[in-house]
Amino acid sequence: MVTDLDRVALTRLRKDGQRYTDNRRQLVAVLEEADAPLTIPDILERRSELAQSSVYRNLAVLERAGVVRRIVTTDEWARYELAEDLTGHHHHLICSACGMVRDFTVSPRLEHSIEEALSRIAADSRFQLDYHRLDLVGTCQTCA
Amino acid sequence: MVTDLDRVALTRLRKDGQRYTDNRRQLVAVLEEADAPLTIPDILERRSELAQSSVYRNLAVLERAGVVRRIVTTDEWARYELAEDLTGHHHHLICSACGMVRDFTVSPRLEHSIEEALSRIAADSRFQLDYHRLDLVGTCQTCA
DNA sequence: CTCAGTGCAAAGGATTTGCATGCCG
DNA sequence: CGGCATGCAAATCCTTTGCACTGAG
Repeated sequence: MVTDLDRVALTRLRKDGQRYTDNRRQLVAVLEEADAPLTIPDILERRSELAQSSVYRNLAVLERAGVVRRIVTTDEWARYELAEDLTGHHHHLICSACGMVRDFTVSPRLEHSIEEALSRIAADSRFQLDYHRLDLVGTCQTCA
Repeated sequence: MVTDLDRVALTRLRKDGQRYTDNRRQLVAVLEEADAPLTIPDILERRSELAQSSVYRNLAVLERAGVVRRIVTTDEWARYELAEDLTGHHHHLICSACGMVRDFTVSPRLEHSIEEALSRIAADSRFQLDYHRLDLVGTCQTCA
């Protein structure tokens, strides 16, 4: 598993003319361990040996290489997760009170309908579709 | 039209113990004129008589009163639009290159399926659902 | 008079960048 | 050796806040 992920990460970074350094490996590892997108403070907490500036810089590199994805929710922190093709397509449950994010999926049937509709809309608007995001925003049980 | 909107805004602000001042009226007006969510720089450009700090403060007041909605896309600026119950439920086409946002809607049929699925998911997760967002992220014609 | 609203300027806080050093290739 | 990666600290930039002033009720 980890080995596979590492190999993919290495390949994608190489193709982008980038190295797969220890710091970057740590970032991939910490994101894999997590079961939800992480903020930079989250990451620094879990890997205190990493320097903040390197985390920012390396996440940007990993994002450009298509290894991680940066997501914005409703609060002031960006969050990072592994790219969808490494983890599977999913959506986010976002608590607007505490910022908590949890993953969820919808039925393949509904997902297919959505994809189809969005493809049509993108085409009509001459828009090059990268991905869609379907998020559910509300209040989690703890904050309610 | 404008009168109706003003009346609704006034009512909602009153209920929140707030006044509907000239500055706030300007904000509602500028958001109504626009056909897409605006950033604060956008607003200041269109209404140069407004002070930046007042814009931030009043948008926060209008948001709390349920007159406007703050949205985050993928870039560093928050954007504001009129609350959905004033304009109708819609979604956003987001250009990740230039930040451009355009509104779109999907068929009521699909919208209904989505709502239903999300309600079930929220209930299962004991999550209090406020709203969902279905955005399409990609590259616009100009940036492609 | 009182107190919310306003505008200016300064402060906050997440993110970015400059620069000297370390290290992979 | 050469150049990218790193880490510290300083700078950036959107956003928030302090404060004195104004105006509505």
